[in-house]
Amino acid sequence: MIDKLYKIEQVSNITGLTKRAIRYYEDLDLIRPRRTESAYRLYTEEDIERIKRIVSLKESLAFNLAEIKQTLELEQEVENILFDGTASLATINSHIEMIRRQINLIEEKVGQLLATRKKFEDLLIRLRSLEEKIREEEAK
Amino acid sequence: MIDKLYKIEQVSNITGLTKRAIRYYEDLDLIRPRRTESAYRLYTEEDIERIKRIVSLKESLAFNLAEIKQTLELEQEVENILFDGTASLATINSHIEMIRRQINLIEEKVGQLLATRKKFEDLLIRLRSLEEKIREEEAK
DNA sequence: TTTATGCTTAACCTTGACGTTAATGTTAAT
DNA sequence: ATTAACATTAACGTCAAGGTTAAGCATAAA
Repeated sequence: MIDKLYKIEQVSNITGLTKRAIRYYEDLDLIRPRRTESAYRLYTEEDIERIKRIVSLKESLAFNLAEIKQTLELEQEVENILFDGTASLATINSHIEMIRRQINLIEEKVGQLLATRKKFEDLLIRLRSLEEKIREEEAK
Repeated sequence: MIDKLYKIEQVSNITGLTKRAIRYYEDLDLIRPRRTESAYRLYTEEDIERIKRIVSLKESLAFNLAEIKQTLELEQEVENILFDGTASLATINSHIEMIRRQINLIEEKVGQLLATRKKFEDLLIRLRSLEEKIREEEAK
């Protein structure tokens, strides 16, 4: 399997991005696929990995104001339920469910961020040992 | 200190948001300050806490494409340095510094997210005990 | 009392991150 | 050989999240 190449629609299916988004990332110089003679974009596995990282970095984030509003509203509702204490089991259970979903969402984001952090920590360790090596060489 | 009230500029200074942003959040119904007779907005401490939570929820996220690009570029540069192994100490140290900054940034975001998760976990626990209480009462 | 500063609404402007459409070229299958 | 299903660029549209400007009240200090 040496260097299989993909066209944009395949890449779109693999990554979940639209073709428009993929081309847009190229405009921003985030990726640089090669081209066929007739100018079709061709993506390597590496390109695709890179796109997946972009997606993951984006997803680890995004909470827009509408989502923030929902989050705050959910909190408020639950506090009201706890305060007056007379809610039905159905109401309570549906709110338990909603909170669980929020927590899962947060957990996912945290996971993405920790993966990114790990990447950088690895690089940091390797850079430090390179630094030491060079320092030793200079000492000679 | 019973219920001190703040005008919008003070709130802007306290929260770091522009007045425009604060008014915009009101348009979106994220906050509802009271008004003076001459229609000046008046914010309670509670309002301000709420605004701070909004800011924190927003910040815990946001990585735009430009930032993603920088991140990927930094990674690439470091990998090149590690690969050819002949960089100067100055180069290495400056890259160590940049990576450290990235890690700190990620750490901050993770911190925000974990604080939010804790809020929800507390609510979840309290909801569950309310549920049990109600279940017991219904059993009678 | 004037002046500076701050507040209000309203309306238009901007930027990022794409969506959509149009006009046209390429390739694969029948 | 034609058609269907892909691809290309270019250009305009859209939506969120504000920025900016204008025109006019409100209020505090000199």
